[in-house]
Amino acid sequence: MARDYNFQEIERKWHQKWNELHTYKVTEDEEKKKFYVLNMFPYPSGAGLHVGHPLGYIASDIYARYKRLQGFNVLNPMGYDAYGLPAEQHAIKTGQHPEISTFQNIDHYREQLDKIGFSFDWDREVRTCTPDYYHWTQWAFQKMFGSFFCNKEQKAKPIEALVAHFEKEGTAGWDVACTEEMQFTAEEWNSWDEKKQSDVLMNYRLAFMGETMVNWCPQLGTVLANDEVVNGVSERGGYPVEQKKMRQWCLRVSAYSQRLLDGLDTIQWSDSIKETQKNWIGRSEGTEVEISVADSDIRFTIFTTRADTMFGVTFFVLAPESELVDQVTTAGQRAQVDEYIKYVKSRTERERMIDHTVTGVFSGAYGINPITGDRCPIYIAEYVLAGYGTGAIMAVPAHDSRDYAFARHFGLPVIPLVEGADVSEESYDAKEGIVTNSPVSKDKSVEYDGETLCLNGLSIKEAIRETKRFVSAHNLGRVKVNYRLRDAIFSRQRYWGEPFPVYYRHGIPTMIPEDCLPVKLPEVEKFLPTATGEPPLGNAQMWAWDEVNRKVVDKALIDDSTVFPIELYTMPGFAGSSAYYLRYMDPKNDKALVSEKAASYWQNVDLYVGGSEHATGHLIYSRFWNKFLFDLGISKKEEPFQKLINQGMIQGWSSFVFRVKGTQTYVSYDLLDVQYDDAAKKNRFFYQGTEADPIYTDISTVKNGNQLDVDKFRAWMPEFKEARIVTNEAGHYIISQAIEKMSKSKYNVVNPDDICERYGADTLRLYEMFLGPIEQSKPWDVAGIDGCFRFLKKFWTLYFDKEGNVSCDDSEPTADNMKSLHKLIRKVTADIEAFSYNTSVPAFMVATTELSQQKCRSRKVLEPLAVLIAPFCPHVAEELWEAMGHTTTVCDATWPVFEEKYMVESMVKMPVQFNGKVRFTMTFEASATPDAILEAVIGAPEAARYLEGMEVVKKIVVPGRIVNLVIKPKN
RNA sequence: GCCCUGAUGGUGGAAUGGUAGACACGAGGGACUUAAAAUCCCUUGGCCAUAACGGCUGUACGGGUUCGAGUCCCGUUCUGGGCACCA
Repeated sequence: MARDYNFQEIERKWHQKWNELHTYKVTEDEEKKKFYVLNMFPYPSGAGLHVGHPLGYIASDIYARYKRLQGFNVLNPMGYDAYGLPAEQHAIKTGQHPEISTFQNIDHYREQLDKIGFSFDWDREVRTCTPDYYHWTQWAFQKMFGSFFCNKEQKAKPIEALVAHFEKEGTAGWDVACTEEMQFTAEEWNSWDEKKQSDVLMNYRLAFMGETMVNWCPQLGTVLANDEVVNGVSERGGYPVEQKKMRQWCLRVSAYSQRLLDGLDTIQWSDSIKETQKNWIGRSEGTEVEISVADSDIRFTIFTTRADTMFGVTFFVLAPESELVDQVTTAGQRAQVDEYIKYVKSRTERERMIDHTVTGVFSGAYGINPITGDRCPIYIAEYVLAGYGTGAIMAVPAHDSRDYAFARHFGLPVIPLVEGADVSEESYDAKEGIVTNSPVSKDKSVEYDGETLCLNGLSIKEAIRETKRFVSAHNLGRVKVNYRLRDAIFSRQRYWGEPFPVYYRHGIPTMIPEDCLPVKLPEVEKFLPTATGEPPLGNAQMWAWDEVNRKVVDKALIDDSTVFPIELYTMPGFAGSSAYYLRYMDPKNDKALVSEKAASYWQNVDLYVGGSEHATGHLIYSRFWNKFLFDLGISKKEEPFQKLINQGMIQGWSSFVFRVKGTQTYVSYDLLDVQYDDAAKKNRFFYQGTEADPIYTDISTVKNGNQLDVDKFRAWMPEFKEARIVTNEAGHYIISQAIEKMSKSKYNVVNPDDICERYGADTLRLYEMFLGPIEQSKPWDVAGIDGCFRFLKKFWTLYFDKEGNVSCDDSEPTADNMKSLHKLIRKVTADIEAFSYNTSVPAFMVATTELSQQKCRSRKVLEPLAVLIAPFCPHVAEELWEAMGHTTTVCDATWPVFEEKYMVESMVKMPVQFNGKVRFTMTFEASATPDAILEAVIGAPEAARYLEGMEVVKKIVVPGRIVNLVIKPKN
């Protein structure tokens, strides 16, 4: 009976077996070392998986399988990030509950994933939208609500400790992360009523309700976090975003700025992601200086990183949103200031980002420079941001380009402070040079305690240090570290998200008792905001949610006869994805997020695989969330993800046909005139003078690379059925192509199911890895897949003879066999460790060819070989493993260990295809001369085998390493 | 503007400072076949040359270090990504 590589049968068989045997089920095992592999869980979209999705899953699956073969207890779970906007919008459109469509999509995803043969432990699956999961999202939120951050210890602590401190000492003597600096005494605190105390505590809680400027997106009807706004428009949908002051739930992520920054040094992430996060956190060390407003007792604080330029200040600027604006504005300037504020408010965030023209207005007031004693005008201008530093700056036009532009526009003086700096055309922003004019003359520097500041002759860096010292010593200000990182806005005005476990008792936000969690998402009839503008949850029959929630309400309101309103906001997308890796450790626990035992065993994720687009979103929030849980003792490691690999995107080939405007005529691309439109920055196409529009056509309608399959095109959509097709002279219709992100709307999606159908999952897995470095984005190109398929067929034949019988035997392997095998072991092991799977694939191909030529039959070679390929092509490996007589699965085999001795024994490396060239590799003393090396190699018995009857026509010696002999038969 | 990546054949991409272009795709040629498919073999960076041997050149560009540079250093030009009136 001939035994072909029948992948369909093999894959079906092993999927079933793995299921029956629970091959991938994992439990805590103290005897074994743990290894935690994790993929960023997918959002189950209606479009299903395309070939880009599995790229990361395959890479991590290879690693997980490899680690398992090395004897580790590997946790490799999968789940779904099930809350999201598309499901909600689908619900609004169709009226179908988002849960229904989400679960359908999940089923479809699961079906597709199962075909590819992953080693996921599906018993641990999580879905963020199920109550038993979001129970712990709500719980964590409540814990954050009940915590504050101690700056000194850099740690979260229970809010009760802070309250106790307030009761005894007020704000004195405790440095705590807060929204704004507050000062009050114990007497004041104790005199306040519950509402006032609650409001004050919001200033300190890690999850708090704050009146903040938020990114409001009218079209989506919700607020957005900073990372959800890209170029001034919403990331989803691309709608305009405006700034609006609203009361929202926030997470005090900024409290953890320094720890988030420091932690980056302890994890193995790519430099680019670390850099992105560093930028996002945006630490800057500077100085705060107190400025008093002339002829008043108003004082304000400015922040600068260039304390050395105090002598060059010629004006001050306040952000338009600053509370000081109102205070300092003089009666004479009031009207102009009001008008300017009105103008600023009318501008959207996007306009402000794109348009950098200089605007501003004089407030009428003057500030006193404490160093020089100069009176400098105070301006109000939108180039100063309220949210950063103190919302007020000192302007040094000579050494800051923005200040320079402003000074030139308003005719303000420019005082250069660096030797040789030419500021006639532009400012000198560089932090290099020798300071001068600081002060210009002795009387230009104010004396404090008998000391005046003089920076002349110092380098800029020295001058900054000296000014900091001076300012601190004489109490004019303080050294201060600022972070760009903002607190995360945590509420959304949507339906399809986690409900907040919060109700309002006499207007005070109050947590629903912990033992009543989870608060379930109520049913609503409509998924849109209510008529009164409340979020969609306002449509719910308030207290008629379900039995559990009635219990919640009963219990929460036990002392009251009134019914209190419950929070109508829901949590944002990142809520459910922030701690899911902990839940996988113990997914069915209904007593805790994760048990002490499971958390202690699994610790944190060793290898995390996902896209780099989450650098400033999920990957920041998750780190924050984990650090908080670490402070609570729940999470056992400060950092959640030890190593991170960012897989690139697989792009699709978009194909275009060209329809002549206003007709049903489609013209071949090569018959068109292409003109570049400068204004629109794109190409325009013309056919006999009439413009033709490019129209997406499905990739399935493309044949021979760039031709349209007219029959398929007509059949694809009804509107093309009667199309008039204009082909070129050869009778072909040429399409135009572009490489773009895979998307349903671009009709360029390649579905992994089709590949599995045609070539099998093993070929798909191998090919996706072969496509190129894992971290790189690359277009999908089916052309190369045949090569991988051919390889697998060839690999298969190593194990079977022509009659289809298993051909391996117990013979002793030759030196060449062992060398080929161990070369492969070394290469594949190193590649997997380094995540450069793409270079392992060729190594397999070479080894297969070599062993095939050597007619290797020894099971001492073929068995380890099957183990080596198991992480990549598990189905083939299992089948071969079984064929060789094993009763256990290949998953329980042992990863072969490379042994140097096999390389030495067979020193002569014989190219498979002998092109008159032999290469010898030996290690020599560094001092060995080329001649000595040559002599040693030619004299070696291994070489003699190849040199017999041959004549050496050329010798190439590379010192220390390689000897090449070009030989030909002696005539 | 600042920060981070990268630049190698027709294509994807290999090369601990040591034969540049592994492996694959594509292309060309051949074998088998009535034919097709499948399979197998050969050639394939460029230029020059040949009956044959061969020679020169070559990793974005310009320098440098080294016995030796795709790799290390300096400068330049582009590609991709991040941040951006952040003081």
